[in-house]
Amino acid sequence: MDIVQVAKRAKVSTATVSRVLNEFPGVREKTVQRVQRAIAELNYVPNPNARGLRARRTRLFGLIVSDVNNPFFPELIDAFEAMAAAEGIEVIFTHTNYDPHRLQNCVRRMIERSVDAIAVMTSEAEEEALHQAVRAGIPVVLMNQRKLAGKYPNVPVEYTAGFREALEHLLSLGHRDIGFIAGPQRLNSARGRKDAFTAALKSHGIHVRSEWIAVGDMRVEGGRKAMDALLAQQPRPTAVVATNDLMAVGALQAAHASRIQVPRDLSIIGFDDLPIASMVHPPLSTIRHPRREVAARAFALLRKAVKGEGKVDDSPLQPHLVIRSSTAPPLGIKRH
Amino acid sequence: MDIVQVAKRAKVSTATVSRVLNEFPGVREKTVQRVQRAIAELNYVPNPNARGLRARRTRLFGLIVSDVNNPFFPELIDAFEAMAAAEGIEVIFTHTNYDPHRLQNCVRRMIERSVDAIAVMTSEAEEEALHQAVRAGIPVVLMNQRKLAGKYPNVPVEYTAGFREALEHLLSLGHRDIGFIAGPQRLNSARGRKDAFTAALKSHGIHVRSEWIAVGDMRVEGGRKAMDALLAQQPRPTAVVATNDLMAVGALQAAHASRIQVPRDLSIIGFDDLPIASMVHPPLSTIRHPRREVAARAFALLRKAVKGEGKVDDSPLQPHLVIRSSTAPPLGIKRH
DNA sequence: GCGGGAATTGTAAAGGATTACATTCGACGT
DNA sequence: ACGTCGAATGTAATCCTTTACAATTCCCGC
Repeated sequence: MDIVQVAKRAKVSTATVSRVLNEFPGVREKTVQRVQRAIAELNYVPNPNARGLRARRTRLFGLIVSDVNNPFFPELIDAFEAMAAAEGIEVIFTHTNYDPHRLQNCVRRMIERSVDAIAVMTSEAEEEALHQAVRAGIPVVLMNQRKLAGKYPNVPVEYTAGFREALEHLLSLGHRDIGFIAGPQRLNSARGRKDAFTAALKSHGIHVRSEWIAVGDMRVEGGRKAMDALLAQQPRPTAVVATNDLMAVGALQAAHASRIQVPRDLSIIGFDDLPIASMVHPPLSTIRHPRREVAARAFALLRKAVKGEGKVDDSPLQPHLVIRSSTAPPLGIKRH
Repeated sequence: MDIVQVAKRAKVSTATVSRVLNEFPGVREKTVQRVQRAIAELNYVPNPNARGLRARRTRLFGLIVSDVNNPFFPELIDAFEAMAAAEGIEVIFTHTNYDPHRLQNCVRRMIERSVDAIAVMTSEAEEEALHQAVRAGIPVVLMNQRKLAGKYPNVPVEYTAGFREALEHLLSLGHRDIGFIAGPQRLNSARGRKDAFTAALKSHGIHVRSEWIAVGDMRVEGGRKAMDALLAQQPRPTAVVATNDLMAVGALQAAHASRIQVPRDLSIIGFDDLPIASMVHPPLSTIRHPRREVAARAFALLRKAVKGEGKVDDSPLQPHLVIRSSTAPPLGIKRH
């Protein structure tokens, strides 16, 4: 069932059929109708390989993340893929497993498949690997990547807003002694979040006590240890904010283990709003990372880069606080 | 950088280069060497579109699951994708979101992209949708699907083995009163698991008490409610096995809420070994679904179907119990 | 050294779309 | 009625491999 059949049936040339398929301007409305009817009647579907071969446009997008197993990503992938599907674009996606060397590899694979564009969300985007794609004429957009933001289109997420909301929530509950579980400062995102948190503290005139900042490995285990460290402090904070939900969950466990009741004795706030956040006990108040929006924005940027059309809103995305049950007034303060 | 360049450089015809690329037999070893050197020197990569166009072989596999957001799948996807990458095969994957209608759509998209083969793991595989692919000459394999197992190659998972291990573990701890949280019986997998569980009970000569079988919706919330129902029973079981981890987590929460300590007052065992199983408190003993192996097996089946080569082990895969901390002897029985 | 069959290698068509360029159509002004 | 010009459509080259078939080379026994 090739384009020739359609052309015959519609009594036009293949060129015209192609023009209709690609929505080129300058085809008479009547002709468009005729061709579209023929397409429908024959149940014709263009061959993507032939298209890709000739037109260098494959309607294939690449998506690179650091880790499928990280519960942060499925929703991002889902959203990205849904947008793509709606436009007849297929997505091939790969993950680096946090290994910069593999990023190189991922990008190469995508170039070899001649994708039309690549979206990248990894903790450390390597300039050199990405440059490969640019050399091959493939647009790249970054998500949530501050370091290379100048060199590539980027979807920015403004952590500060989220932390400010979290802080204001805690303050309104009556907390003044607020700890933080940071991540390894070599990680871009961990550093960004810590900076945002301390900025939020300062903007409320709260002194940042370095002994109330513990460092974890971004995973549950690390959160547990970090929380143990915080609990050992004298005095200890009445509320703790964690860099991500995984560590917040660890913190929750550490509290449990020390027979400290959350939220009665201690409030905990996470960051990301992973599915797990609502599954633990008590359900975790957390700052929702707007990952669906990030994906949508990234997709829009790519589409723009490929088709060269349209404007894309480039205001930073704002995370927002989701209040569940891991926060309450500190002991000795009544709920209003 | 096309095949002609390579042919020139190696002083052979394009046909020979192609033969080398596709590892056809009947090319002199010396020639192979020469061509491969040329390929390497020119950094030549065959154009997948041209290949797909002429050879009808795209080195693209499709993977259809029911839900990316279900924490069960990332590991499966990861494993499948890793195997594919190792052979230069790319994977496009889609999800049905539990909607049979969308399965049709997924399959069509894959046919349109002319994938070489499709692997399917959804809760309800629709015969008609799959048949489309077969008509298009695309091999399909199923994972963990009993219903259509006769009509398509399938990777079987023998639930019974896992439940037997779980049961023996509980028995050895001293439990005799064992409840079960089932899933909706219209779901294939839920039914299979319940059957496997009751079979295991019977094989140990334990009477199946229907009032100790509660039904949940396969999610946390449903597990919580089901557990509440079980806790309302008089007498109540000392141990509960759940159809999946998500409901086991819900059960854990219900126990918490009723101030029942796990595992002291109640033992809980899940099924799947999701990442969350080790994150909750206490870490959940669970039956590990061998999903990496399932993916590997499915991939092997597909490769075989495409290349027509090799034998694939078709013995059923066995889930195994992973003992963590949600199981202990019932009250009144000493640990040995 | 040569005939002949097997083993290698080469030639050119085919695969299905896009697109540069050529052609035809249609409307309009005069 | 005709020339003109823009709009609409058509023709055929092109994208890059694979592969059927043809041509050549190799090797061996005689």
